[in-house]
Amino acid sequence: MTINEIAKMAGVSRATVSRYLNDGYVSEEKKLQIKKVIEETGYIPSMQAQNLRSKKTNLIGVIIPKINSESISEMVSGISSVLSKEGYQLLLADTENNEKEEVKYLRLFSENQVDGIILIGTILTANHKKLMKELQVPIIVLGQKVEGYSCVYQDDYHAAKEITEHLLCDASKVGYIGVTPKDVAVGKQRKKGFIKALEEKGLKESDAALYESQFTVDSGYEAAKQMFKEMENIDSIFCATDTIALGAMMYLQEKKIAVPGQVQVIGIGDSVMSRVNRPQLSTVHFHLKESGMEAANMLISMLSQDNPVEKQVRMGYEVILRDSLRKK
Amino acid sequence: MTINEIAKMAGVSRATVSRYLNDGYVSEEKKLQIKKVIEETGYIPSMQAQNLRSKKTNLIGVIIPKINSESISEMVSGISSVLSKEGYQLLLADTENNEKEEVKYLRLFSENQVDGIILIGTILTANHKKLMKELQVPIIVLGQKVEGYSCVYQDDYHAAKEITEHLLCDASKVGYIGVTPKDVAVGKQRKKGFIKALEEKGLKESDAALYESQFTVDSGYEAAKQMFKEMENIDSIFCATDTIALGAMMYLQEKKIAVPGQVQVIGIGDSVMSRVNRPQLSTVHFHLKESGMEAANMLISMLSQDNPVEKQVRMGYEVILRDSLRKK
DNA sequence: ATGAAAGCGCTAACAA
DNA sequence: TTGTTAGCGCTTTCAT
Repeated sequence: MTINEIAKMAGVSRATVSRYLNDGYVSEEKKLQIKKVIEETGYIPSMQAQNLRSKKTNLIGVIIPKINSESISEMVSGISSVLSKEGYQLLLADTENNEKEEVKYLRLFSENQVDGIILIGTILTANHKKLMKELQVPIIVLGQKVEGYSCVYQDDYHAAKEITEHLLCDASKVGYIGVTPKDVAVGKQRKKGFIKALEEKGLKESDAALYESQFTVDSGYEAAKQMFKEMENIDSIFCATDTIALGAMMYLQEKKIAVPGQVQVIGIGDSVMSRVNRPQLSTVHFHLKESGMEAANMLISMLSQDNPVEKQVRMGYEVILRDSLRKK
Repeated sequence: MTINEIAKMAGVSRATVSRYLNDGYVSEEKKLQIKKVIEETGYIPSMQAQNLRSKKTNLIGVIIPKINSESISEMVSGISSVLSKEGYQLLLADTENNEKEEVKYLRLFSENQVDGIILIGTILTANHKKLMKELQVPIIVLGQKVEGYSCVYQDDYHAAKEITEHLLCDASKVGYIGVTPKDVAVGKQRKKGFIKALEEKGLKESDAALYESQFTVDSGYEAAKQMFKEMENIDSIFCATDTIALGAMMYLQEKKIAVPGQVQVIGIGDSVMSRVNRPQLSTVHFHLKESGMEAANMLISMLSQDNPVEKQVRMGYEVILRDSLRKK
């Protein structure tokens, strides 16, 4: 079935059928004829031909570091819901934490096929930023604040600061398990918030025992082990993510160190696990699905503008105090 | 940049450039010229034009019920890794557990654009199957065994049976929390395996307290609550998924019912949570990422065959005995 | 309001 | 081995 056959069957030119499909600038009479034929034949226009002709694909490229992560899949879920409602489709690229793949897909997507890109960023190198400047396609960064680009991000700094304040209500020696500062949002900003809370209590960065971990339970476990091997009197631990916190708590449990009695722990992310675990983990809830929706909506609105203005959206958060804290 | 400009710059016809890009049936000399021009200009062929001309898109449609689920994102991760290695791209459709959306995407994908489809199924209605028969596009079902279609699925029956046998080593009154039998894999097969194990111990289905739940922690919690309200002496609970099991354990914890001392619990899925939780949950590990990879590989190999034979792949599993069981 | 015609960028059959 | 030619199915002027 092609537009030509439909045109012939309906007794009109293919231009008229095309108009019927698009602007709709067609007389009622012919509209009816065309409608009938299309319904009878079950005709569906070829996207390939439409794409070639109109230079639009209705495809949005979404680049993510890892799909099997609770927070990322939450964001993707939000993106997906908006996209499908607006008639766009989602082209997914999972880079498996490989920065080079990110650049590759950025290029691949933009050179061709997609109308816009959402990049869920972790580590954005100079390389990334340079490339992003060159792209002709609208792009939105999700999860990181990047100057010069439209983005939707979490208030990592204040979230970390605020939950740390609760931790410091009853702390004498504090441990910190974070991630690489190359990840500006999770590594740098959350640490900054943590330190700031420390300082407002009259403490210094050097008063805390600082450790770095990966984004896994096991790595959190190892970091805690290391911490307790090297330090004494730790009675409070800040973890940059729930996953790390759960790993740390596994270690504490194993060593029969009571939580929160002897050591209190906090995380960030409000994962399902943080609520299921006993004691329940105090954490910060981010609106990840909503962030994804926001990013998708922003992108779609950019698509219909000639000179879209750069926008930076910082999402709110909620501190969630649960049993892993001595004073709630 | 179009193939015409490249041809002109390299002093050859555009057909030669096309050959260079595809079969490579070009003299060394011209190859060099073309290569040079392409590198200088950074030319990338238009996928849209290629798609229209060749009726191939290198796109694989993946239809899933829900992206923010540990098991599903694990499978998608496997699919994605194979696809990107083989030069295909992944068009993702999240139906948000809406069966109508599933049919819509099945149609949308196949009518146009994609070279093949992977459907991660939960509930496959007659409607689905009828439509799938009509599609001209190769399709693989992942996670469910469906007669008449190529599929990759888990051995839900034996997995459930085997772990139940461990549960029955020291059980007097058994509870069962499953999901809707419309989900053949998780609802029906796992229940069948559970019942079979019961029968081999000389028990009947009616000897167990049967409950149904959704796929959430909260729903598992509620089912357990209901169970303990209505029944007495329950000392062992089979849960069709880890998530449900964790929910049930939350209830037990709340009621200060010792696990596994008073009540032992098992799940299926080997989620991260099952290992982090205390006591650690006994469960079954499925090779989900590998299943996704298998499905993607199957599909890709089908794409290059004229008359692909139907294949059904049943994946292996491992029973994982942990602390939630009295006898390991 | 409608149709004719041009052409998006590419591939493939055919001829040379 | 290479070039010529004819479209793939659609949208979009430009006339009418």
